[in-house]
Amino acid sequence: MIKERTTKQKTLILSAVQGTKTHPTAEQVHAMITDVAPNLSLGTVYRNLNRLAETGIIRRISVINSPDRFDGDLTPHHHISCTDCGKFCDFFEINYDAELDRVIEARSGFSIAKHETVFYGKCPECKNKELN
Amino acid sequence: MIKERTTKQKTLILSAVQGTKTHPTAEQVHAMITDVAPNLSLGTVYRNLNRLAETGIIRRISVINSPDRFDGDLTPHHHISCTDCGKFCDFFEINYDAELDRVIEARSGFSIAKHETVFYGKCPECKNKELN
DNA sequence: TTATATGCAAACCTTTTGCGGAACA
DNA sequence: TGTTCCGCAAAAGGTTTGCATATAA
Repeated sequence: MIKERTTKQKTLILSAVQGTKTHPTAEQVHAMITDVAPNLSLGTVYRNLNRLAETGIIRRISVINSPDRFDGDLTPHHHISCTDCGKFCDFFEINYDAELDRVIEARSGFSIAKHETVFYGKCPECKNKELN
Repeated sequence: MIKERTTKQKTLILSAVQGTKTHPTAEQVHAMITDVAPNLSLGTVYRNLNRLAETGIIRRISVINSPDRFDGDLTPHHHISCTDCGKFCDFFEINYDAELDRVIEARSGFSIAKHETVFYGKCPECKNKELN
């Protein structure tokens, strides 16, 4: 039985992810913390993010043509990715259908822990650039 | 203006993806074809899959902890990924809500081309294994 | 005290890319 | 014949991992 320990690094990493709405990549999390913990290694960031995501304390999101992103907001919501500039943001207004998980579960035989929906398109800025 | 050419490789790659329901990775597509085209390079597979996906002729799907998968079935549908063994399959019975794209578009200012939903959980086999 | 976590660096896996030669149109 | 595409191999991400050391409990 492995006992998890509280370390300075772990605490910093978790609060970095929970304290932002930018859906940072592992490298961005690392950059957010290095002023406070200059020796923090990227490997440690990955190890901790992975553990937090597996435990369900944060979300890990896989995006086409982009490194994985991490989200400390567990409120059910969707994400939008700009296929031009990579901008990545939340979309809350549409109901996330948690019921769906139960329906899929019943019909597929899987036990479903969650689902992730990513919308792909062009952000307003990139749409404008295109016109010029 | 670039004119796209029909090549033996391109044809084989497209029909490999369209002819299976296994959502193959690029490497699997490569393996599916090498008996017919032994010199086919993985780079060529990637180049063609990318182009086909960008054109919208096939779908590219990004999955946590897994290489990207390609799907020749453009019928709107969802996917389920087993977080234990990596099994990846279709789920058709639930309506894919294409209307959602228009709603998100109107409210976010993005122009939305598509959305991808992946359900994560344990497949029946892995659930069983766990009990033993 | 001792098991867990870290830092560092190497390795790994997936994907992209530069280049010279092949082949479609 | 000119331009696009391919094969090859190298390189570029992104992520994981082995090992010796540091540190939480």
